Amino acid sequence: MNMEIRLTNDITPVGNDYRTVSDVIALLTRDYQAQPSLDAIARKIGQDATELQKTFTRWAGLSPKAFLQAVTIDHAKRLLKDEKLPLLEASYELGLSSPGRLHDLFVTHEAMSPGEWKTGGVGLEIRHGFHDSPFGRALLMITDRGLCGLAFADDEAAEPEALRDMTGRWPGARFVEDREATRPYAVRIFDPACWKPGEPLRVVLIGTDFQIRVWEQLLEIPLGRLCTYSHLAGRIGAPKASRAVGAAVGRNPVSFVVPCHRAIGKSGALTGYHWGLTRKRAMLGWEAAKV
DNA sequence: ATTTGGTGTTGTG
DNA sequence: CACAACACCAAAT
Repeated sequence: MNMEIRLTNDITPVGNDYRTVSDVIALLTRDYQAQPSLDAIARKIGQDATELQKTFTRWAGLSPKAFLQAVTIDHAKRLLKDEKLPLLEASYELGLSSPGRLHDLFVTHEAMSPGEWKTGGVGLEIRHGFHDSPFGRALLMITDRGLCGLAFADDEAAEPEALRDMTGRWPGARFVEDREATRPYAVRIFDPACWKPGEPLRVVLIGTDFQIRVWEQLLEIPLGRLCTYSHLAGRIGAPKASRAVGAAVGRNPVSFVVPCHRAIGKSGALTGYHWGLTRKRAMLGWEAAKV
Protein backbone atom coordinates (compact mmCIF):
# COMPACT_ATOMS: atom_id res chain seq x y z
CA MET A 1 0.00 0.00 0.00
CA ASN A 2 2.52 2.54 -0.98
CA MET A 3 0.85 5.84 -1.42
CA GLU A 4 2.99 7.48 -3.96
CA ILE A 5 0.09 9.33 -5.45
CA ARG A 6 -0.59 12.31 -3.29
CA LEU A 7 -3.40 14.09 -4.95
CA THR A 8 -3.41 17.80 -4.89
CA ASN A 9 -6.78 18.37 -3.35
CA ASP A 10 -8.73 16.54 -0.74
CA ILE A 11 -11.68 15.24 -2.69
CA THR A 12 -9.78 12.13 -3.56
CA PRO A 13 -8.54 9.82 -0.90
CA VAL A 14 -5.27 8.04 -0.68
CA GLY A 15 -4.54 4.40 -0.20
CA ASN A 16 -6.96 2.01 1.32
CA ASP A 17 -9.98 4.20 1.79
CA TYR A 18 -11.60 2.42 -1.09
CA ARG A 19 -11.47 -0.81 0.83
CA THR A 20 -13.58 0.67 3.61
CA VAL A 21 -15.82 2.48 1.22
CA SER A 22 -16.52 -0.54 -0.95
CA ASP A 23 -17.39 -2.56 2.13
CA VAL A 24 -19.93 0.05 3.09
CA ILE A 25 -21.37 0.21 -0.40
CA ALA A 26 -21.65 -3.54 -0.62
CA LEU A 27 -23.40 -3.68 2.71
CA LEU A 28 -25.63 -0.75 1.96
CA THR A 29 -26.84 -2.18 -1.31
CA ARG A 30 -27.21 -5.73 -0.10
CA ASP A 31 -29.54 -4.94 2.77
CA TYR A 32 -30.73 -1.51 1.85
CA GLN A 33 -34.29 -2.56 2.55
CA ALA A 34 -33.39 -2.98 6.18
CA GLN A 35 -32.21 0.65 6.16
CA PRO A 36 -29.20 -0.15 8.29
CA SER A 37 -28.12 2.70 10.49
CA LEU A 38 -24.64 4.08 10.29
CA ASP A 39 -23.93 2.55 13.67
CA ALA A 40 -24.99 -0.86 12.51
CA ILE A 41 -22.79 -0.65 9.46
CA ALA A 42 -19.84 0.59 11.44
CA ARG A 43 -20.21 -2.27 13.85
CA LYS A 44 -20.33 -4.81 11.07
CA ILE A 45 -17.12 -3.71 9.43
CA GLY A 46 -15.47 -2.98 12.73
CA GLN A 47 -15.01 0.77 12.61
CA ASP A 48 -16.02 3.75 14.63
CA ALA A 49 -19.20 5.33 13.31
CA THR A 50 -18.08 8.94 13.14
CA GLU A 51 -14.75 7.93 11.67
CA LEU A 52 -16.58 5.93 9.05
CA GLN A 53 -18.88 8.81 8.22
CA LYS A 54 -15.86 11.04 7.79
CA THR A 55 -13.96 8.63 5.59
CA PHE A 56 -16.92 8.03 3.38
CA THR A 57 -17.79 11.66 2.99
CA ARG A 58 -14.22 12.62 2.25
CA TRP A 59 -14.12 9.94 -0.40
CA ALA A 60 -17.37 10.73 -2.18
CA GLY A 61 -18.33 14.21 -1.14
CA LEU A 62 -21.55 12.50 -0.18
CA SER A 63 -22.81 10.99 3.03
CA PRO A 64 -23.57 7.27 2.94
CA LYS A 65 -27.26 8.06 2.93
CA ALA A 66 -27.02 10.52 0.07
CA PHE A 67 -24.84 8.08 -1.76
CA LEU A 68 -27.41 5.35 -1.53
CA GLN A 69 -29.99 7.79 -2.80
CA ALA A 70 -27.79 8.53 -5.81
CA VAL A 71 -27.59 4.95 -7.02
CA THR A 72 -31.19 3.84 -6.65
CA ILE A 73 -33.24 2.81 -9.62
CA ASP A 74 -35.54 5.77 -9.15
CA HIS A 75 -32.70 8.19 -9.39
CA ALA A 76 -31.29 6.44 -12.43
CA LYS A 77 -34.65 6.64 -14.15
CA ARG A 78 -34.87 10.32 -13.48
CA LEU A 79 -31.49 10.84 -15.09
CA LEU A 80 -32.45 8.73 -18.04
CA LYS A 81 -35.60 10.66 -18.61
CA ASP A 82 -34.03 13.69 -20.20
CA GLU A 83 -31.94 11.47 -22.34
CA LYS A 84 -34.16 12.75 -25.12
CA LEU A 85 -33.86 10.61 -28.16
CA PRO A 86 -33.12 13.38 -30.69
CA LEU A 87 -29.57 13.54 -29.42
CA LEU A 88 -27.43 14.39 -26.52
CA GLU A 89 -26.18 17.16 -28.75
CA ALA A 90 -28.04 19.68 -26.66
CA SER A 91 -26.23 18.61 -23.57
CA TYR A 92 -23.08 18.54 -25.62
CA GLU A 93 -23.33 22.29 -26.19
CA LEU A 94 -24.20 22.80 -22.60
CA GLY A 95 -21.28 20.75 -21.46
CA LEU A 96 -18.76 22.81 -23.31
CA SER A 97 -19.94 26.11 -22.05
CA SER A 98 -20.83 25.30 -18.49
CA PRO A 99 -18.93 23.83 -15.58
CA GLY A 100 -20.86 20.59 -15.96
CA ARG A 101 -18.45 19.79 -18.72
CA LEU A 102 -18.79 17.03 -21.17
CA HIS A 103 -15.83 14.93 -22.12
CA ASP A 104 -14.93 15.42 -18.53
CA LEU A 105 -11.37 14.37 -19.07
CA PHE A 106 -10.96 16.12 -22.39
CA VAL A 107 -9.95 13.04 -24.20
CA THR A 108 -8.62 12.79 -27.69
CA HIS A 109 -8.60 9.33 -29.04
CA GLU A 110 -7.41 7.40 -32.01
CA ALA A 111 -8.62 4.00 -32.99
CA MET A 112 -6.62 0.97 -33.91
CA SER A 113 -8.19 -2.11 -35.39
CA PRO A 114 -6.92 -5.54 -34.45
CA GLY A 115 -5.59 -6.09 -37.95
CA GLU A 116 -3.87 -2.78 -37.94
CA TRP A 117 -1.99 -3.39 -34.76
CA LYS A 118 -1.31 -6.99 -35.55
CA THR A 119 0.42 -6.22 -38.81
CA GLY A 120 1.82 -2.82 -38.07
CA GLY A 121 2.21 -3.21 -34.39
CA VAL A 122 3.65 -6.59 -33.64
CA GLY A 123 6.01 -6.15 -30.78
CA LEU A 124 4.00 -3.14 -29.72
CA GLU A 125 5.42 -2.22 -26.38
CA ILE A 126 3.01 -1.62 -23.54
CA ARG A 127 4.25 -0.19 -20.28
CA HIS A 128 2.18 -0.65 -17.19
CA GLY A 129 1.99 0.12 -13.51
CA PHE A 130 -0.35 -0.03 -10.52
CA HIS A 131 -1.34 3.09 -8.61
CA ASP A 132 -3.75 4.04 -5.87
CA SER A 133 -7.05 5.45 -7.04
CA PRO A 134 -10.41 6.35 -5.54
CA PHE A 135 -11.66 2.98 -6.75
CA GLY A 136 -8.92 0.71 -5.49
CA ARG A 137 -5.66 -0.21 -7.14
CA ALA A 138 -5.66 0.96 -10.74
CA LEU A 139 -3.62 -0.69 -13.45
CA LEU A 140 -2.61 1.72 -16.19
CA MET A 141 -1.23 0.64 -19.51
CA ILE A 142 0.29 2.95 -22.07
CA THR A 143 1.86 2.87 -25.49
CA ASP A 144 3.89 5.69 -26.96
CA ARG A 145 0.68 6.95 -28.54
CA GLY A 146 -1.25 7.20 -25.30
CA LEU A 147 -3.28 5.34 -22.72
CA CYS A 148 -4.52 1.99 -23.98
CA GLY A 149 -5.68 0.22 -20.84
CA LEU A 150 -7.10 0.90 -17.40
CA ALA A 151 -8.16 -1.85 -15.00
CA PHE A 152 -8.88 -2.26 -11.31
CA ALA A 153 -8.06 -4.53 -8.39
CA ASP A 154 -9.45 -4.43 -4.88
CA ASP A 155 -6.07 -4.74 -3.23
CA GLU A 156 -2.54 -5.81 -3.94
CA ALA A 157 -3.41 -9.46 -3.66
CA ALA A 158 -5.75 -9.08 -6.61
CA GLU A 159 -3.26 -7.29 -8.81
CA PRO A 160 -1.85 -10.31 -10.66
CA GLU A 161 -5.30 -11.29 -11.79
CA ALA A 162 -6.07 -7.87 -13.17
CA LEU A 163 -2.75 -7.86 -14.95
CA ARG A 164 -3.49 -11.24 -16.50
CA ASP A 165 -6.90 -10.07 -17.60
CA MET A 166 -5.38 -7.13 -19.42
CA THR A 167 -2.25 -8.66 -20.93
CA GLY A 168 -4.38 -11.48 -22.28
CA ARG A 169 -6.19 -9.01 -24.47
CA TRP A 170 -3.15 -8.19 -26.55
CA PRO A 171 -1.21 -11.39 -27.04
CA GLY A 172 1.91 -10.57 -28.94
CA ALA A 173 2.51 -7.23 -27.34
CA ARG A 174 5.55 -6.77 -25.17
CA PHE A 175 4.81 -5.79 -21.58
CA VAL A 176 7.15 -3.83 -19.40
CA GLU A 177 6.51 -2.60 -15.90
CA ASP A 178 7.24 1.12 -15.75
CA ARG A 179 5.44 2.94 -12.99
CA GLU A 180 7.35 6.13 -13.52
CA ALA A 181 5.80 6.34 -16.95
CA THR A 182 2.26 5.56 -15.87
CA ARG A 183 2.20 7.70 -12.74
CA PRO A 184 1.45 11.04 -14.44
CA TYR A 185 -1.53 9.45 -16.17
CA ALA A 186 -2.89 8.17 -12.87
CA VAL A 187 -2.64 11.56 -11.27
CA ARG A 188 -4.28 13.27 -14.16
CA ILE A 189 -7.15 10.82 -14.52
CA PHE A 190 -8.27 10.56 -10.93
CA ASP A 191 -7.99 14.16 -9.91
CA PRO A 192 -10.89 16.15 -11.34
CA ALA A 193 -8.93 19.32 -10.70
CA CYS A 194 -6.73 18.23 -13.61
CA TRP A 195 -9.63 17.81 -15.98
CA LYS A 196 -9.00 20.86 -18.07
CA PRO A 197 -8.60 21.37 -21.78
CA GLY A 198 -5.12 22.45 -22.68
CA GLU A 199 -3.34 19.19 -23.09
CA PRO A 200 -6.00 16.62 -23.70
CA LEU A 201 -5.48 13.09 -22.49
CA ARG A 202 -4.39 10.89 -25.34
CA VAL A 203 -6.13 7.56 -25.52
CA VAL A 204 -5.68 4.83 -28.07
CA LEU A 205 -8.61 2.50 -28.54
CA ILE A 206 -7.70 -0.96 -29.74
CA GLY A 207 -10.70 -2.96 -30.85
CA THR A 208 -12.98 -4.04 -33.68
CA ASP A 209 -14.94 -1.56 -35.74
CA PHE A 210 -18.13 -2.13 -33.86
CA GLN A 211 -16.47 -1.84 -30.48
CA ILE A 212 -14.78 1.41 -31.43
CA ARG A 213 -18.10 2.89 -32.48
CA VAL A 214 -19.66 1.92 -29.17
CA TRP A 215 -16.75 3.26 -27.13
CA GLU A 216 -16.85 6.55 -29.00
CA GLN A 217 -20.49 6.91 -28.05
CA LEU A 218 -19.64 6.26 -24.43
CA LEU A 219 -17.25 9.19 -24.52
CA GLU A 220 -20.19 11.42 -25.39
CA ILE A 221 -21.97 10.76 -22.12
CA PRO A 222 -21.34 13.68 -19.80
CA LEU A 223 -20.30 13.37 -16.20
CA GLY A 224 -23.17 12.55 -13.93
CA ARG A 225 -25.43 11.42 -16.75
CA LEU A 226 -26.50 7.96 -17.71
CA CYS A 227 -27.37 6.18 -20.91
CA THR A 228 -29.11 2.91 -21.67
CA TYR A 229 -27.62 0.15 -23.75
CA SER A 230 -30.49 0.40 -26.18
CA HIS A 231 -30.04 4.13 -26.59
CA LEU A 232 -26.40 3.57 -27.43
CA ALA A 233 -27.48 0.99 -29.95
CA GLY A 234 -29.72 3.57 -31.57
CA ARG A 235 -26.95 6.10 -31.74
CA ILE A 236 -24.58 3.87 -33.61
CA GLY A 237 -27.32 3.09 -36.10
CA ALA A 238 -28.11 -0.44 -35.00
CA PRO A 239 -31.24 0.04 -32.92
CA LYS A 240 -31.79 -3.65 -32.40
CA ALA A 241 -28.27 -4.39 -31.29
CA SER A 242 -28.54 -3.43 -27.66
CA ARG A 243 -27.32 -6.79 -26.61
CA ALA A 244 -24.28 -6.58 -28.84
CA VAL A 245 -23.68 -3.13 -27.45
CA GLY A 246 -23.69 -4.55 -23.96
CA ALA A 247 -21.02 -7.04 -24.92
CA ALA A 248 -18.90 -4.33 -26.52
CA VAL A 249 -19.25 -2.03 -23.55
CA GLY A 250 -18.15 -4.89 -21.35
CA ARG A 251 -14.95 -5.32 -23.30
CA ASN A 252 -13.87 -1.72 -23.01
CA PRO A 253 -10.20 -1.84 -22.09
CA VAL A 254 -9.95 1.70 -20.78
CA SER A 255 -12.55 1.64 -18.05
CA PHE A 256 -13.45 4.83 -16.24
CA VAL A 257 -11.81 7.06 -18.86
CA VAL A 258 -14.16 5.61 -21.43
CA PRO A 259 -17.11 5.78 -19.08
CA CYS A 260 -18.59 2.33 -19.47
CA HIS A 261 -19.97 2.67 -15.95
CA ARG A 262 -22.51 5.21 -17.22
CA ALA A 263 -24.27 2.60 -19.36
CA ILE A 264 -27.15 0.90 -17.60
CA GLY A 265 -30.24 -1.13 -18.40
CA LYS A 266 -33.45 0.48 -19.50
CA SER A 267 -35.10 -0.32 -16.20
CA GLY A 268 -32.54 1.76 -14.39
CA ALA A 269 -30.82 -1.33 -13.03
CA LEU A 270 -27.08 -1.33 -13.22
CA THR A 271 -26.97 -4.79 -14.80
CA GLY A 272 -23.25 -5.54 -14.84
CA TYR A 273 -19.66 -4.41 -14.67
CA HIS A 274 -16.48 -6.14 -15.64
CA TRP A 275 -14.65 -4.96 -12.52
CA GLY A 276 -17.54 -5.65 -10.15
CA LEU A 277 -20.91 -4.00 -9.64
CA THR A 278 -19.80 -2.49 -6.37
CA ARG A 279 -17.16 -0.54 -8.20
CA LYS A 280 -19.70 0.65 -10.74
CA ARG A 281 -21.89 1.91 -7.93
CA ALA A 282 -18.88 3.56 -6.36
CA MET A 283 -18.08 5.41 -9.57
CA LEU A 284 -21.61 6.60 -10.11
CA GLY A 285 -22.01 7.76 -6.53
CA TRP A 286 -18.65 9.47 -6.62
CA GLU A 287 -19.59 11.24 -9.82
CA ALA A 288 -22.98 12.22 -8.51
CA ALA A 289 -21.27 14.52 -6.06
CA LYS A 290 -19.21 16.21 -8.74
CA VAL A 291 -21.81 17.42 -11.18
C1' DA B 1 -42.34 -12.24 -11.12
C1' DT B 2 -40.64 -15.31 -14.55
C1' DT B 3 -40.09 -17.12 -19.02
C1' DT B 4 -39.42 -16.83 -23.83
C1' DG B 5 -38.03 -15.53 -28.14
C1' DG B 6 -35.57 -12.14 -31.00
C1' DT B 7 -31.70 -9.88 -31.35
C1' DG B 8 -25.77 -8.23 -33.54
C1' DT B 9 -21.20 -9.09 -32.84
C1' DT B 10 -17.37 -11.67 -31.43
C1' DG B 11 -14.45 -15.58 -30.25
C1' DT B 12 -13.78 -20.54 -30.94
C1' DG B 13 -13.10 -24.70 -33.55
C1' DC C 1 -18.37 -21.57 -41.81
C1' DA C 2 -21.33 -22.69 -37.91
C1' DC C 3 -22.27 -22.03 -33.18
C1' DA C 4 -22.31 -20.58 -28.52
C1' DA C 5 -21.91 -16.71 -25.48
C1' DC C 6 -23.12 -12.06 -24.00
C1' DA C 7 -22.85 -6.11 -18.80
C1' DC C 8 -30.17 -6.52 -23.41
C1' DC C 9 -35.17 -5.90 -24.26
C1' DA C 10 -40.15 -6.36 -24.89
C1' DA C 11 -43.96 -9.04 -24.82
C1' DA C 12 -46.43 -12.93 -23.05
C1' DT C 13 -47.35 -15.84 -19.29
